[in-house]
Amino acid sequence: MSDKAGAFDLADYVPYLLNRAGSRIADDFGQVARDEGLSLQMWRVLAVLHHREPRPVGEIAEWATIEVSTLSRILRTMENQRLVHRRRFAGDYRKVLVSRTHEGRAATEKLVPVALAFESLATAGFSAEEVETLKSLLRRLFDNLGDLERMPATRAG
Amino acid sequence: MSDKAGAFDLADYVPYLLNRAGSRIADDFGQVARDEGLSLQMWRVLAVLHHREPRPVGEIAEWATIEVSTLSRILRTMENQRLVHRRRFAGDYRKVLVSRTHEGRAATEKLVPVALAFESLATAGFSAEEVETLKSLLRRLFDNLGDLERMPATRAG
DNA sequence: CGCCGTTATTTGCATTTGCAATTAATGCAA
DNA sequence: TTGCATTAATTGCAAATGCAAATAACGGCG
Repeated sequence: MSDKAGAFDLADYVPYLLNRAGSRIADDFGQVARDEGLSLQMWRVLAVLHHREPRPVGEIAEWATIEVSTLSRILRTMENQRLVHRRRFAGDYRKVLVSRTHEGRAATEKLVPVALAFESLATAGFSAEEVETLKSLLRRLFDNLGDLERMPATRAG
Repeated sequence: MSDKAGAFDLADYVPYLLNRAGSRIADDFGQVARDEGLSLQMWRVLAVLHHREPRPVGEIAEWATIEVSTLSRILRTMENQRLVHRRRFAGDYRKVLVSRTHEGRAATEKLVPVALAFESLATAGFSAEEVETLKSLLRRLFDNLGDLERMPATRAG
C-alpha cells in the first residue's frame, strides 16, 4: 500500500459511493434536460407535479429536494416561462398551489420517456430483481436517516 | 388514483430515489461536519487526501465530485485555515499538489470514526451482505454512466 | 531551439443557493 | 373577538457555484 489509508477506505464508503452515483446521474440527466430547455431543477418540479397536481410549494420542495426559498424563485422563473401556474389555495390562503400549464404538461410528457430510457441506461446490466433491490435499499437508507435531521439535537448531556 | 400518473411513478424511479437518499445523507453528515467546523466539501477533500496524499487538484476534484474551479477556491480557504498545504509538483509545474497539514490530519482522524458511525447509522438494519450489494450496485450504476458524459454527444445517427 | 496544441489551475463574472428576516394567514386560547 | 404562537411562502443579502477566459507549463515537431 502506498500510504496506509487506515481503516477508512473511501472507495468502499457508502456515503461516498452514493454521492458519486447521485452526482453523475444528476449531471448526466441535467444535460439531457438542458437539451430540452429545462434545468434539472425544473425537470424535478415538473416530475413532481406529474405525480400529483396541483400541489403547494412546500410539498414540491420536499419531493424535489429543493430548499423552499430556492424553489420559490425557480417557480417564478417557470411561471414566467409559462410552464407552471400559481394560485392561492382557497381553503388556506397561506398555501400557494402550483400546477403545470399546457406547455408544462407537454414538456413533461416529452421528457418522461427520455427519463425512463435514462433510468434503463443507468441500470443497464441489472436484473429486474437487482433494480428492485437497489430501490429498496435506497428507501431504507433514506428512512434510517429521517429522524435525526428533524430533531434539532436536543442533547441533554 | 387521484390523477393517473401515467406509467411514470416518481416514487419508484431510480434517479429520484438516488438523489433523495444522497441529498439526505449529505445534508445530515454536513451537519455533523459543521459541528466540527468543516463544511461538507472540506470534509470530502480531507477524506480524499486521507485516502492518498499528496494529490493534484484535478484528481481531488474527480474523487470529491467538486468542480475544479470551485475546488480551487475551497482549497484556498482550507489553506488559510491551515488545513492543507499547496505546492507545485517538481516533476510538472502545472500541477499543484495538495496535502494536509498536521491540523488537517488531526481533523480527519477525528472525523473518520464519526463518518464510519454515520455510515452504520445510514445502513442500520442492513445485513453485511446487503451493504455489499448496495455498494456494488452503486458502483455499477456509476460505471454505466461513465462514458456518455465524457463524449460530447458525437451523435452519428 | 522555438512554435503550437494540450493540460492544469486559477480568476472573472453572472447565476444559483441558503439562511434569516419579512409578510401573510391560520387556528387556538383567553 | 382579540391576541399570539404556528405555518406558508417570499425576499434580502451574502456565500457558493459553474462556465468561460486567462495564465502557466508541458511535450512533440519542424
